[in-house]
Amino acid sequence: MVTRYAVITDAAIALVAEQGMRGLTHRAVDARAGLPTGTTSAYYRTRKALIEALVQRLADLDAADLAAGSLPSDDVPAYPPKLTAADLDGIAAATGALLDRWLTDGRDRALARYACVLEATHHPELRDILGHGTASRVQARAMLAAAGAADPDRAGDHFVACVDGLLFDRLAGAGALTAPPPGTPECRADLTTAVRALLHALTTPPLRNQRPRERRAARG
Amino acid sequence: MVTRYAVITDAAIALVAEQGMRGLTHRAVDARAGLPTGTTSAYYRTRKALIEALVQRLADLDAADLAAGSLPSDDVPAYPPKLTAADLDGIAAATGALLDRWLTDGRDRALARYACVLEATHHPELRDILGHGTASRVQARAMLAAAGAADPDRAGDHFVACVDGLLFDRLAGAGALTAPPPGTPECRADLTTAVRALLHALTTPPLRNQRPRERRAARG
DNA sequence: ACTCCTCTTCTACAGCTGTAGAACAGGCAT
DNA sequence: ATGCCTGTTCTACAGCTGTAGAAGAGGAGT
Repeated sequence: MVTRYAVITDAAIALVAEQGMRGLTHRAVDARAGLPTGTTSAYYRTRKALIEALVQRLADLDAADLAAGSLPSDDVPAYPPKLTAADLDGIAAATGALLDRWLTDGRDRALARYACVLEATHHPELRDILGHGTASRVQARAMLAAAGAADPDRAGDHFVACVDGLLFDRLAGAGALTAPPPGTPECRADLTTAVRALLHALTTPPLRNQRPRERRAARG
Repeated sequence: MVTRYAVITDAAIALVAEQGMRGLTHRAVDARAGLPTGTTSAYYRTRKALIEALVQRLADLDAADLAAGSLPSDDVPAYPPKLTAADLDGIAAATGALLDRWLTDGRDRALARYACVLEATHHPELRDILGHGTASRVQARAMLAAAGAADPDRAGDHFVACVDGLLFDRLAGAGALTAPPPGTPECRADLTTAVRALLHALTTPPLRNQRPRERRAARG
């Protein structure tokens, strides 16, 4: 049995994805979920409570996916101590496929998430609930450390920011028009290309402009 | 003299940055701009018209900045036919500094823009007005072509998506907490590092996994 | 049976929002 | 001055939103 909380918050996510935060009202959620008017208002008296529940639901869904390995923030496996270039290519392909799923099956959740992140700008308490990609961030840092990045923490943050940017661009930006349509092999290939470039860049510092000493260190 | 249209739309941008799209109401704009109640409603009868004016104003401001070279989408100069690695580093530094300005002086505009891009998901007509980063996209493609990228069009799109992602992460995401604070040299340096990695990645295809023939071609 | 408790549904209401139109003011041309 | 026109300010009002509380329904325990 699906709890009523889940029904309500899932409807809220769909609503936000379709109409933005402005469409999120108690009555609209009732209608969208097919529940009698007043239900959402009874469960979440204030609008703030409703939004927090929505954000919590997003976090819970991510956690569930992470556990199930189906549509997590990053379902790359635990890393061997040293990642080879071939490993990185594999990770890039997995990430590309993952992004493509966020663009198709996970589209509503992805859109709702971006709306909530933006909302968190003026409502800091949301940020705590969102935990904002903590899991994927930690994982990215670990991966880049295993791949021998010079500054894995910073590089990990750059990586997730750029990957988020790729996703956002396809979801809402101009990429939605110019890039190959989501759900196609071309889309996955294009995303994989981008992620692979990112990974190689973040693990291999540009040699040409390093002074000899640094260059030797980077190679070692 | 500043036209009333500008006063209204600028107030609207500030409002959206502070409170999100939900805060954008005719009366709130009046109050924010210090105009008598009803003014905004007289200038833009419907809310849709108001939003479109807001988006148009964003586009106009960008165009003005582009012309003045002060805070444009990308104020990198016209490129010489062949870009060297040192040129790329210069572009990275300029882009890092530019992003830092978007985080400080241009913060409201950047936040309002992201809100509008998200809004454009359900209101396609906004996308046309936004032109959504067309200028910077074109410029990125030209730059990557000059730098000898294999597929400059796709690489250009990846580049702007990632740079937008870096910006969004600092503005609204977790980067706002973990990264060095905007306006500092550290922030600029960190962003420059990320952009430099991006540029080198997108212009230099990863050699290790290419077959010898491609490798030779890429080098030439 | 009755009571109590939780969950659910319905209704009320004050305040806000979108939109329209009336009233007003100043300047220009006749 | 008179009339007209553009730009401004004020007011009206229907509909929606957030929030609260009353009314109802069913089940568990006595």
